[in-house]
Amino acid sequence: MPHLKHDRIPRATISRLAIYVQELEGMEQQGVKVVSSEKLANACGVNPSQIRKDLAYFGEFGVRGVGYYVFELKEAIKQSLGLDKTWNVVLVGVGNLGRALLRHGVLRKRGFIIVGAFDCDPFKIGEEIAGLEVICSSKLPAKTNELYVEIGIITTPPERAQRAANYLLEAGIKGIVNFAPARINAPSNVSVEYVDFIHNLFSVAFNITQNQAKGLI
Amino acid sequence: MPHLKHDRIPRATISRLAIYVQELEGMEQQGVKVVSSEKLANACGVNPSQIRKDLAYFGEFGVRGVGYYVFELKEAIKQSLGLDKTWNVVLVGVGNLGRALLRHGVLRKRGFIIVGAFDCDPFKIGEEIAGLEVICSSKLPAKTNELYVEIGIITTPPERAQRAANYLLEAGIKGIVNFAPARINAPSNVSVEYVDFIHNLFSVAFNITQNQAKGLI
DNA sequence: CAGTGTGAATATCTTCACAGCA
DNA sequence: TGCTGTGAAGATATTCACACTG
Repeated sequence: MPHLKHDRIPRATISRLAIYVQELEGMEQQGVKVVSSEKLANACGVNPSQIRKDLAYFGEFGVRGVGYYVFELKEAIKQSLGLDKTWNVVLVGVGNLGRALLRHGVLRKRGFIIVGAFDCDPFKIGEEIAGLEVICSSKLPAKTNELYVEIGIITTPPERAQRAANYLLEAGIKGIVNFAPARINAPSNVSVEYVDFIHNLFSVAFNITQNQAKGLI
Repeated sequence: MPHLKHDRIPRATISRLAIYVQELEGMEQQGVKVVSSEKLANACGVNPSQIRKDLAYFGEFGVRGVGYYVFELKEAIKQSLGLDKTWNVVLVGVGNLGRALLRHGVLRKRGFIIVGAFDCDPFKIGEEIAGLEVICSSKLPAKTNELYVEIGIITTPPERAQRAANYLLEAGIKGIVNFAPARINAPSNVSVEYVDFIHNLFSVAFNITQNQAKGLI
């Protein structure tokens, strides 16, 4: 566990760190060894001081007059984010989106290993997807205790999201990523993140409408 | 086009409006006719004045002493967001995620109709998914001119995201939702939104690590 | 001297508190 | 009376500007 210089880290910083890691990995692949906050900022579409400030929450990683060593910085950020380990994940709701996530190699590549897939539909139970057998949701708490699972992903329809969450909470899960378009209730020591890309389509639609109104197009 | 009382609307407001619409639709289905900012705030997990302030950017929709009429408010927000019409969308990159989006009914239900699917992989070209034939990406600009398309979705691997974006820009698209984990360059009059749920998993991982360090778990 | 690390200044967002209207 | 709409206050987040160091 890295010691934090400040104890409250802005939410926004966390999501930017994820972008920095992404770009740093790209640079690493291209053989870039050192990067300045300005270059990294350009790649990430943010302000250079933003990057320096974000990094300052976790320590001093740079070398004055030089910049940051790409590999070292990437590793340091990953450690700060808790990505220097792999996380076991279970998924509830094997619809189109759930299937895509199960098959999507990216999760595993990023250190999130899906070790269980659950659904309440009898037609789906027993089906095998990406090497995992779909199990009845009601068995989730029992099954999850066998594995060491800390994170749950919800990809059910909205009306079943809370029930899925309850199973996950019963299983003692510590964090939830909810793809269902519905708020869920969870105790405050369980971290809940919402993913809903419809919001992004809404934003784009709004921006287009605005641009048109301004006569930019 | 609704006239805006203030000309600059915070980004954060836009993404909350999407949540309000979601909850209002839920309430409508349950037969709720009127809602106060406090009740809606509880459902959305935000502060009541936040809601009143957000709505004030677009006009006065409430009735003092009563609240908001659910249907009217929902319609007013949708109009403000430019969702009082349907949007034609094309998708580039028919991998796991692209397929899930093509099959996912939610997009259509929300007014975003995918009218074209493109990929550069010869093995995928010609395949039919959800009633759409996969077409070679290089034909995108020509094909798109036939249809009336304003929004493009990118679901390619990161290294092909910029090329996909270039095709979309060439086709005169006005907004892009990019699911590939890579920044893309586009002129400033084209609205670009990034979707990357790995970020949300990172956040959850970080929060769990933090909570454990604090001894909350 | 180039580029970090950081306090101070600015900008943005959220919440409070209450006047004013149905 | 109850709840909206909103200016003012407070909290956060971003950017600037520069001292400082390898």
